[in-house]
Amino acid sequence: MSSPCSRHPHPHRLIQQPLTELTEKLRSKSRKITAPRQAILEVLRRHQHPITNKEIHAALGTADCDLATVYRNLHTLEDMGMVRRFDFGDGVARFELLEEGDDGHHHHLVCTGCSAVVEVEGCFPTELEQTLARRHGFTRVTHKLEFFGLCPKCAPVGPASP
Amino acid sequence: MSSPCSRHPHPHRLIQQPLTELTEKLRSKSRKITAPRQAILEVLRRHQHPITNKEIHAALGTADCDLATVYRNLHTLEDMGMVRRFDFGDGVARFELLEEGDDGHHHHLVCTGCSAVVEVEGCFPTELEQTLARRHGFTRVTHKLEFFGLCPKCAPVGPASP
DNA sequence: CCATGGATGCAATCGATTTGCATCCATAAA
DNA sequence: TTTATGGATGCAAATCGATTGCATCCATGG
Repeated sequence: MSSPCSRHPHPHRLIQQPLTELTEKLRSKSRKITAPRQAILEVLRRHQHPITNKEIHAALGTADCDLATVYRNLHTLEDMGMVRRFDFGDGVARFELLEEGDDGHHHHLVCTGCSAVVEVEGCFPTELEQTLARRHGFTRVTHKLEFFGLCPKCAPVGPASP
Repeated sequence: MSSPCSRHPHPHRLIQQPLTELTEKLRSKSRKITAPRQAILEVLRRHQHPITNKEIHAALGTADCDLATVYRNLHTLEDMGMVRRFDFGDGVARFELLEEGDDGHHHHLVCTGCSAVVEVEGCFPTELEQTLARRHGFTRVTHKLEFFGLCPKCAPVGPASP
């Protein structure tokens, strides 16, 4: 759950956006500013890595609401472009709050041992994507990319590893 | 389900491996050569793109067996390194039979409209992967990468699209 | 203050996948 | 060929993440 690395600068991911700005965005699209919704946004603001619906629900504390409400709100926020959904391949959706104007496109390096997550700066060649699109006549091509490995803490003991 | 493109050569994916060779591999690891297992391998041999458990089950025809058996066998085959699991992000696992010695690492371009699949030749820079590993102290780093877009058939009508 | 449509709680449902268990059978050994 | 035996299968129940129907609630505009 926590970053295994504190020696290197990582990309943004600390949401500076004040809650009021977020709720304002909701208001502008005629979405109601409800207690559960604010609480969920607060939880998202506090987390710099993708978190699951269940984790969000657990982190609500006092402002507890139904788990279904969490699911519904994350769909709403996703539709509004306020959060981005990530898939770490374990069958559970994870979300990150987005900064204003950020489409959230980036990737992660996930530890298969302890689930530690590192945000990966930059993306890989968009050219390849466009080449692909052209070659196969596809349009609106995007991609999903996540890295997996063993973090220092979970590294196998003994001799050097591959 | 079918490739939208027949103008360009696509990477392998036509399993030449005879069934006997496959069953031999099973035998060598003291796995039993059962009817369901052979039938499942036959289905996999016939498909050049990743297919789901359900699709495999449906394609069994005469050699029908329980869906749970299909699930169990795909786990077994995956553990033995005979098939590779792919995740297109729709919550359904897909599998491809692997050639002898092939680790199956490659990617796909999937149509979000009709689910047509194109196998993507080559992989993207392994350097980036190693840089990442080094930078964050991770070991055994791999990645999952899939492309998504709209195939020619599903392309939106009208003016040029982005 | 009122009306109203979006939001929520709760329970039921869904789809993919897994699992417990009794039975079956492929395979190696006698 | 017969036997014993551990893996494999069928069937049903159970998990798990996620969705949804519905009655009620309440944030918001008028």
